[in-house]
Amino acid sequence: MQISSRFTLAVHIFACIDVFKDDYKVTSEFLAGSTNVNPVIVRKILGQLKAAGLVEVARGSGGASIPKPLGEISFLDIYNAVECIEKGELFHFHENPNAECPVGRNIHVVLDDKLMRVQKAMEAELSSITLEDVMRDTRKLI
Amino acid sequence: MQISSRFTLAVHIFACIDVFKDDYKVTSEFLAGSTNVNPVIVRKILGQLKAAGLVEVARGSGGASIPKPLGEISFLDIYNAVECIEKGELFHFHENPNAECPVGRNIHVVLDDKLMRVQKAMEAELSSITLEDVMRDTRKLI
DNA sequence: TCTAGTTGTAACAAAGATAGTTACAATAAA
DNA sequence: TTTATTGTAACTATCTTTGTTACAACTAGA
Repeated sequence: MQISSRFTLAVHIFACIDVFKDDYKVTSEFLAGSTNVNPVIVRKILGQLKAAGLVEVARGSGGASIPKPLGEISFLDIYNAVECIEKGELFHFHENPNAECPVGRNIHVVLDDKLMRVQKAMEAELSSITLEDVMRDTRKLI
Repeated sequence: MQISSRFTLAVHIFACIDVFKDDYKVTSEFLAGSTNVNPVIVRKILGQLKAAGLVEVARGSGGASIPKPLGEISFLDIYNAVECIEKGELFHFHENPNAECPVGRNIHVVLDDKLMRVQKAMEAELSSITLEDVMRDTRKLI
């Protein structure tokens, strides 16, 4: 299963806010135009980012802004904000292995630390990349 | 989104085959009993593992076996076998960013290498764990 | 050769997630 | 007061996952 496009969408939204902040009011309609997704979807994602303290959204008057330095917002922050993973576990375990089987009884405890290692490796890489990196590369191309 | 339980299920199946190989014919029915999932689901996963050359399944007479050393089957091998990810990409990109927007035009190329770094970090950790590790820990507990 | 047990696969259903859409009350600035 | 915008509800369509029944194809052993 793939990680939902909400993640790339959220990064795109941040990039738009930063690039256009001085020249436009960056509304959900504006962002919908750049991302080519429905403005309601944009507002939902903005709501998740706002709940995580990563953006500010002006109710009524409209427009989104980024309340902290780009270098302090990592991909992991964004991932955690938009990718509402159950109990924070990347791997979905099959629910009821048979406890009367010596394998079924132990499979969970045997795998848990190994799956966590994989998840932590992924999260470590996510946290090593920030919006500052994204904007540096974006401005090079614009 | 979580990684499908097919992955933990597949590892469970391997563990069963290895533990019970000398005492039982390990059929899909047998594996369904230990994992507590439907035998057809087990057969589908066995089919994917077989296609990847990770198990052998005896048609007709029944029973699954592992045709190579446990140390040579990594979590990444199993992941790739059962987690049919579109074009091998972990991240789902939003489809049609607006090419007339300087951000929309460049977001894909800016993000691609960064998302690949995350995916590679995860795959590297997956490939560092083998069924040998799983069976060592399992046998300790049995 | 016949039988019993098993695999491979099709067809379908239920549940959950994703993504899109319309609609509208609440809000804030001009 | 008007206008633009946000936040959210309600609904839909599509896709994926998982479960289920059914059955043809297959193999070993009686």
